[in-house]
Amino acid sequence: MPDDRRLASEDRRLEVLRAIVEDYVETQEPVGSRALVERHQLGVSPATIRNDMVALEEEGYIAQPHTSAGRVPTDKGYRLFVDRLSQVKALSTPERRAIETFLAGAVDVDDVVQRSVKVLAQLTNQVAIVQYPSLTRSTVRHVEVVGLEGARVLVVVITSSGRVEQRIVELEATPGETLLADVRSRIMTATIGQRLAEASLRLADVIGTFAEADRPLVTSVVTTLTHVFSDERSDERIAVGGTANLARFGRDFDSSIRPVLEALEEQVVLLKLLGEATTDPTVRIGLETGTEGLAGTAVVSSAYGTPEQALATLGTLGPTRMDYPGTMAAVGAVARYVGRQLADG
Amino acid sequence: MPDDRRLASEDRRLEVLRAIVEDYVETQEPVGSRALVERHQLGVSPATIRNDMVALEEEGYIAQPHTSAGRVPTDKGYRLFVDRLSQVKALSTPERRAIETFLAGAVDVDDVVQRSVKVLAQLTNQVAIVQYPSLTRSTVRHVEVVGLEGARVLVVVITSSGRVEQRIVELEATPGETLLADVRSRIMTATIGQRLAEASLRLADVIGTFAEADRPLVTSVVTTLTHVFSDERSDERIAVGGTANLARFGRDFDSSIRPVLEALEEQVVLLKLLGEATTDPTVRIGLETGTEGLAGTAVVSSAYGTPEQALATLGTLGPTRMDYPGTMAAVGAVARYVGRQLADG
DNA sequence: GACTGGCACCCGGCCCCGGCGAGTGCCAAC
DNA sequence: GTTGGCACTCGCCGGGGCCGGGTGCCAGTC
Repeated sequence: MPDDRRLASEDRRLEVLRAIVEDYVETQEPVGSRALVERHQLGVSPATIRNDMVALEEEGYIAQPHTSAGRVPTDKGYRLFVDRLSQVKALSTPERRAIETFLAGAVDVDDVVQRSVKVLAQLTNQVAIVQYPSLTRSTVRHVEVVGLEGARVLVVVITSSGRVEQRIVELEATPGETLLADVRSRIMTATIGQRLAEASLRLADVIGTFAEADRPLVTSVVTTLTHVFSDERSDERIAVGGTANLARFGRDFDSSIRPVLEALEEQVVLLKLLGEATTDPTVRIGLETGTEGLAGTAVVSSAYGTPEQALATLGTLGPTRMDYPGTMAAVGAVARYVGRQLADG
Repeated sequence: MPDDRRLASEDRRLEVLRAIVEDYVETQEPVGSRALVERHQLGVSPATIRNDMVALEEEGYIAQPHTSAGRVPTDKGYRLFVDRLSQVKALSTPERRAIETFLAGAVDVDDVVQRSVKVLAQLTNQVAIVQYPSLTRSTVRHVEVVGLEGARVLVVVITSSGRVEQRIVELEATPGETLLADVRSRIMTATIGQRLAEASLRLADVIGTFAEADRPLVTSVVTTLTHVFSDERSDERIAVGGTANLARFGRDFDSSIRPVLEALEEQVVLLKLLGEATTDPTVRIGLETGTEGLAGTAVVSSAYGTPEQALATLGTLGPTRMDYPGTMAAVGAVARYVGRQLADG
């Protein structure tokens, strides 16, 4: 039964890869064949492992830093490990409890974000990145249009994520109370419950429902609202924490840590790192982050939000040599709790 | 005339100290007597310098990293340098221009802060720290009290620094329009133009001027306002940038950079670092920062705001071995421009 | 054909050593 | 008070040798 044999040895090879990844993550040193058989119950001799290793090396899953040194996983190796070899580790109950109670104390959206950055960083011992709940992905909960003294009008928007945005609009002439009330109610009916992008579109139609004379006022207000709805700046707000954990990186500062610190100051880069929203934790390894200078680092990210609608993304950044199962568990858990927290608040 | 002689040699000693600081800042290497006479017109021989050096060393201004190495300034040496030996360097016009135009593009308070962190970091090649304009130190520009649908009231405060804060108050019963208008106008007259702390006090008196029946409503609104006025959280908001410049620090990461990164994540520590407000740039060297783990670093900070009232503080953090005159000039200039910018906006 | 033990070999890390050079401290002289 | 001279100290650098972990290959066994 050669096929069976083939399969069995194929299996062992993967087992070897897993062992290499695990040991390397733990010891941070190239792992040799002897150490491997000693630490894991592989049931074969070092020589056999060596044969497996050359195979793994030919396939590009592992590499030697220099001749006659142990093996180190390549990015491709980590990839395979993450995809097929690791099973998600459940968080310990104390850890869950910690997240829960720590987040529960938050007083508003900003606080939730702040706190989640902190837990994430602490839990994973890595750099934590949390995007503020996106305006554009949430829905309109409340709109307020209020006359101030003079020809000024205050416009307030409250979104489903709990964010409050307000603008003051300067008008040509002082509007009447009834007109304002009318504007407000029509805007409300048109937009409440809508996603912000959708709401922007609906707003355009509202203008037409008013008498010609009132158009200038209405247009001003609507334009302002549209700006708020499509304001991308708040989409870009991101909190970063745990940078001190970068100490765990390589030894040589300039080549490995500096570019990371630089990336962490660029909103654009951060957004790219967090990447597209998926509800389950996603892992991006090395070049997969799409960012030069981030070789040697990996990003674990996950969307968070209500069951129906993702609000934004959060995640961690660390060396490729990280505890993937643990990190993925932590990121997933925090994302879940944050989503719940925002849904309640 | 022995006194004259004494003075002259005293002067040269200080000159030597200055030379040492300047050379060390530039080369980052212990400076020896020969190099000193070659690079500066001291008009004496290396041997003489050596004698001065032992004197300076005895007084604690310089030290040798090891026997038979050049000298390095001590914190005390830097202190003397900053206090008596350096003259403030004027910024170059391109630099001024850069600050000006870059800050001019800001659209709101947050943006001003964000941008000033960036310029400061770029200008000084250090870590920049900017505190958001303090709520409590600014004055009330506008207060708005608006009934929403149901028994809810929206309270908005606009401060002299351009910050806008709003709260929603849930009441027992729906208040009448006229009452609300009354509340608003009395609050306005009591608080407009007042410093927030002062405004809080005045608010308390407002309650008494209303009829017994209206007190619950008024009290709710006033309490909320008081919270806004004395909200310390926004006082603690701080922006940090240029952390990548930490690369210029020492070589060994864990002992020198890690504690700094840690400090930069602690609001409390940051606030302590920025320290008490003074209009001219202040320098804190090594232990003077009052923060353990920040040996080897110095902080240059300055208050910013309107001529009458400081709003908050900003500054930079870098190695003690920094270009003090240049940094002080940059910090001072940015502080001035930011103050002006906020006064206008 | 897969696995194993044995063996030669490779190579980085460590230690020791000697030489070099920068820099000091001291002294005698001006 | 200043200077030139001189002996001395010490860190740094490069070379050489040893050590040990780790590999690759091969011949033998199941």
